[in-house]
Amino acid sequence: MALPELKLDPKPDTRERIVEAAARLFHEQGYNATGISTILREAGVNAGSLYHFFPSKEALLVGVLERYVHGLHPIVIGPVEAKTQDPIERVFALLDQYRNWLAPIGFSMGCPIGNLALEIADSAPQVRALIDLNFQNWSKAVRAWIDAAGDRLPATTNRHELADFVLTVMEGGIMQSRAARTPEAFDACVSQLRRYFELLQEAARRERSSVSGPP
Amino acid sequence: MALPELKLDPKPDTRERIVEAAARLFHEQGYNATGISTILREAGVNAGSLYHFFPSKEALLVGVLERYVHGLHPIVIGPVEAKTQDPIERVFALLDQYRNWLAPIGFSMGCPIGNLALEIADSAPQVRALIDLNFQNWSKAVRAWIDAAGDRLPATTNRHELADFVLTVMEGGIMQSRAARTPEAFDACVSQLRRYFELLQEAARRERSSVSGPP
DNA sequence: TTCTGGGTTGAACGCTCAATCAACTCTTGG
DNA sequence: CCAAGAGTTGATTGAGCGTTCAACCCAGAA
Repeated sequence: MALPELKLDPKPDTRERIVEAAARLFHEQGYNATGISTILREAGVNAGSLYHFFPSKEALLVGVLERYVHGLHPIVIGPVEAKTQDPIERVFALLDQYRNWLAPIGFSMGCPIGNLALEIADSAPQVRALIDLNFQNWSKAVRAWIDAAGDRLPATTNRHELADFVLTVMEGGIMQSRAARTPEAFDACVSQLRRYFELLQEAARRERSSVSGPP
Repeated sequence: MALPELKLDPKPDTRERIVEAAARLFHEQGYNATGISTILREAGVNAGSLYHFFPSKEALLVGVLERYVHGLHPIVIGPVEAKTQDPIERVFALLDQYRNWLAPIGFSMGCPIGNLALEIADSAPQVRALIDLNFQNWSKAVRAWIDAAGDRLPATTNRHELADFVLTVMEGGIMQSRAARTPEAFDACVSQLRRYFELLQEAARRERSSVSGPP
């Protein structure tokens, strides 16, 4: 048999254009506020094509959320780990990267997943599960860095809680900044979180020096 | 002239019923997801009555947000200050009160103002301004407690930032708990925030003992 | 060449939405 | 008793929504 060509961008890929336009519009305007007709216009596609790939608007939302799940490591975590080696600094590199991503558009759009989490909370279980999965994956990545920090944090630290806390502060900070339309609230949160990590590291240092200390 | 009766609940007060129903429904289902017809049914009112008091759905939203502004002290801050005297404990009493308010409904509804903040972000400036005002008033109340804590916190503490941070952690925690449909995320946040405050107080103690310390 | 079926077209459908309005009721002051 | 106006009634409107569908296109297999 002839070698079948590997599918290398075999088409303008209608499905991809739809998901991309939907993701952008859901982020910009929210899920309910975005009409199918707008998605069609932005993607340059007709109604029938959209409904060929997605049986409903909600199924399209599932496609968007799956896209975020798959994009987390290549787009978010990867660049942070490439740029920063120190595990604790990676946490703040993540926050900084997020800030740089949101700043150009004036902090007016918020976190795409966080927004959906609040807007769609009572929707189909599949949607909720995907939102949850997104958060869990973010949390897992941060958790890995915190674990890698080893005894630079106190032994009693609840590392799972701390990882979730980082995420929560990030989401909360974005939300406040969005409401105020200025980055100040976000920056203030990051600054307080840094203070917290500094105090934790100081506590860990005292812990270590008292264990291996005066015999 | 005859003494005019002070207006003591002079009516079933249509306007109040409308605002109350709208507030409840916006909280339960979100602003966009709540139809005028639902508000009418729940308030036991006809369309014309609603539009007699509010020229549009958005004006009704303004009414709801004003209600939250006016309710903050009597309903939220007052009870906390009545129950708890210690200023730092008041912060956690506030978080606890919020938890108790959200718990019965399964953490599925989130913060009424936070939800609106994310859903309506690009709406009329009056709406955004009122959301901002709500957050600022919460922040001011927390700020007052933090100031009252005096030198129990390090002198270098940025108290304004810290007050905002408390709010952010609260909003972020509610949001995560809503996404997960369990109180765990919220509880974890509160626990981490408490740790932060403990570390701050320890640092302040060391600060004081080194100033007034060994001569 | 003919057949097959994934992909596309775009008008049309039923429905819900926020908003309107002419007619009505009730309260109050003179 | 009347006049006036605040408050109420509820059917109606037009716009926009998500969705459907019969017809069509066209690449590749038979």
